[in-house]
Amino acid sequence: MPKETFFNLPVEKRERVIEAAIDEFAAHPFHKARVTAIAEQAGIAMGSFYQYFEDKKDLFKYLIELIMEKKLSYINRDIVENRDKYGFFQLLREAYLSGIRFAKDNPSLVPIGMMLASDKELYREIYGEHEDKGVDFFRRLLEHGIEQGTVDPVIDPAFIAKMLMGMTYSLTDFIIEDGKVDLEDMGVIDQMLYFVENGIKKRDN
Amino acid sequence: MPKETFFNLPVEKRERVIEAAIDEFAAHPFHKARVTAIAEQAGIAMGSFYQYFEDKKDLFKYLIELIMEKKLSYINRDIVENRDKYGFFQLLREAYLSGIRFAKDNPSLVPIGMMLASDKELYREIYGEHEDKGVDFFRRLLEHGIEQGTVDPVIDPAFIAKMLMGMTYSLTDFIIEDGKVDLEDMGVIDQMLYFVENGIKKRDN
Amino acid sequence: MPKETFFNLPVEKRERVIEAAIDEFAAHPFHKARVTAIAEQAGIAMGSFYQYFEDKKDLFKYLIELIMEKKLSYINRDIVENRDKYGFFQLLREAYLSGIRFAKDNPSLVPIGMMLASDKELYREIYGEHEDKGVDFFRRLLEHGIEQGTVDPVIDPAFIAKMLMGMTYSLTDFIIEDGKVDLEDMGVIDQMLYFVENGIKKRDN
Amino acid sequence: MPKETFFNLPVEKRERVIEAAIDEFAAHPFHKARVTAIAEQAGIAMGSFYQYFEDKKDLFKYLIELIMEKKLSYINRDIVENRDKYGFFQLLREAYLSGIRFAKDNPSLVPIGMMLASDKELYREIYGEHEDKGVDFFRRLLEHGIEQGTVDPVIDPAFIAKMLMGMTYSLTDFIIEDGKVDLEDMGVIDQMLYFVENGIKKRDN
DNA sequence: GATGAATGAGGTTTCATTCAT
DNA sequence: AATGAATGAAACCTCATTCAT
Repeated sequence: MPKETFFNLPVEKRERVIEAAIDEFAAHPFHKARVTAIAEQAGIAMGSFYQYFEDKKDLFKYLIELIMEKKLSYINRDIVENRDKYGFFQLLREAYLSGIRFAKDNPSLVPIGMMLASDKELYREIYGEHEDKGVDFFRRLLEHGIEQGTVDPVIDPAFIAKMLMGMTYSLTDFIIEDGKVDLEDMGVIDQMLYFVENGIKKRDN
Repeated sequence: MPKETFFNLPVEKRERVIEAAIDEFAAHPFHKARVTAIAEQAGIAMGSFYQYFEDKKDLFKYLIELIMEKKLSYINRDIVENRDKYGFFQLLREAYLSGIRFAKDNPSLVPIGMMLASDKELYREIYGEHEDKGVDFFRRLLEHGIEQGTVDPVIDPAFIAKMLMGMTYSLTDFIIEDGKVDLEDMGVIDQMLYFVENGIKKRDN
Repeated sequence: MPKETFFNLPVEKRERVIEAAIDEFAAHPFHKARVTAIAEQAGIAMGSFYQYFEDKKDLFKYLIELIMEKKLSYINRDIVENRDKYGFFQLLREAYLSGIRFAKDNPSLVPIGMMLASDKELYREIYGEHEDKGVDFFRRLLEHGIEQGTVDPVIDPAFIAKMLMGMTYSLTDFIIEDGKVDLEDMGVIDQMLYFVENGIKKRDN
Repeated sequence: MPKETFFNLPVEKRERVIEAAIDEFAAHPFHKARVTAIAEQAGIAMGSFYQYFEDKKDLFKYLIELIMEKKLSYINRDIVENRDKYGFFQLLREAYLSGIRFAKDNPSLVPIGMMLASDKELYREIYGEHEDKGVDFFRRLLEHGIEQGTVDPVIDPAFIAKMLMGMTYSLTDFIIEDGKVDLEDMGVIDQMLYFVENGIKKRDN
């Protein structure tokens, strides 16, 4: 967690630091990202950096938090609050939609999350032994869907959740690497849902 | 590519080096992996390392090659050679099966591949601008399936291939982190296929 | 060019670094001179060195610059500014005189210049393909002398300039290795001039 | 001094080694010249190198010896043997001539000599505290000339010898860097002699 | 609180030389 | 005698972090 000093900073400066950090971590894996580069780009002194943050990891942790927060903010509030009124696939659609919107608006945040996901050592240092939050989210969604009777009860929610997570990573990756996808053209999302829906929906026979 | 020296080494020593390298790269991302640690664990002098390899990246590249090779070796020869006799989902099943077998036999190799996948900078240095080979493989499989009439022609092979790749990463990850999956219990694979098959198979109506 | 940091240093420290560098480069050719030794002798940490200079070559370049500057400072300003009032041999005498004074005051700087002159690879890295400045200087002096009518027009200025340069190296070398020459005893200079003057002056018949 | 083994080598091989060494030392200053490169280019094993020579310096010393020898071989035998029949300037002319011929025939040997001359540390390790042989040679020639009455007795032979040596370095340098000089066109030598002769010849008044 | 220099551990790489076959 | 791998001591350089003002 950043030190108090950081939060006492004028917003404008705070944002410069965050942005610089994002740029650096988006471009390089954690251990190659340089604190110096961040300070430089943010226009603050090296010493200041350590007045704001415990160390490099501290900043990184905070960044991850921010990213999560931002990601959540993309989810339709109404849906979150009235979760029960919606069917599983509608919820899933919404989840994907928000994911895509997020990725399109914040292309540089995506690789940071990816990189954390792939550096288990770092991940553990940050999250301890907690399960992946995304997987967890999908698992609960699936369980909910099974209860509702929209998802095939035959499937193992934990496992399928993991699959959905993997697809999500690929999806966002696809979005940001492939400039042409845009919100108007919802083909991608529809294909995704078509796939998943056919894949796990409850069939009546 | 390692230098000749390396290939002239007694097999036993060569293996010690490779193993040490695998251990190091499995435990740490590329830039945190230490050449010194590898040399030490392999029981060779620092200088020797550089008699075998151009540099750290050279070893890493070679490792990736070995991993790919090994992975391929898990694929049922018969299937590869008589690809046309099998339906898409049979082929897919085989692909997943081999992937699982590989992951179970070589749990430490998996994270190395993951890590490469997530460090784009490194990836490009190694593969240039080539597309991900795994995605490519799935894409061709899908196109083949569409031609055969077993895969729904509505889908975009490039996109779905990407999804399948993401699922594969998650699948292998699932396997190695979750000790309990074993080959006898093929539940995981079956679920996976159930999901995918329902998801994209050609329907007659 | 050293970094800003270096120029912000307290003079006393800056000088310690420069002196240490001079000692090291005077004692060893470029590739044998050790950054560590310089840092040690200057009483700074290794890391600091790289906060001041890009790398070893950067420091060396700067050193050469300093040496050139210092050498120039030995030249009688009056003469430089009123060049036309003096005859060629007077100018030459002045050039030699200043060279000697410089060499006597800074015996350790001389070998550094020499060493650069003899390492063509290094020289090119530092100066590019430029011609030797010293030779150039002599050439212009000679051309001037020919125009003035004091230098024999028969000679090839480019070639003789090269010879004068060689003599200059030897001269300075002679001075520093042979402790006994001193300014009071101007015999050396006089011999030199006697030689050169007789050698190339314009004769009337 | 190379070991016996070296001299027992088939001439052809011996020459390959020498040539490789020349190439390497001509291209790089002593401490940057690599034994490995020499062995490689000569087509011998690293181990063999150390069967032939004590170490890098041993080879280098030997090389210098060879170069000296070769240089001497360019001097007109007749002149050496009947030194007394020739006047000083004739001898000097001959010395320069042979120097030029040598430089033109062996352009790669010249920089090796230069480099030695400029690395005092190395020089001392090789020659001990002995005076420069070239300077010595010129000094004796000058003394001889004074006795003969052809050289102005006013000059200090030791000093002028040093100057002549410096000019010689520059001369050879001029020759090898400037492709166009050739033996037919003896202009260079003539200028040189014109310069020196006028410079120090005994005048009758 | 801000600054930016200072620190030094640590990492990669090079290469002369030795060793074992 | 020939080979070529083995060795390990340096060397250079980087960078997170601390310090002093």
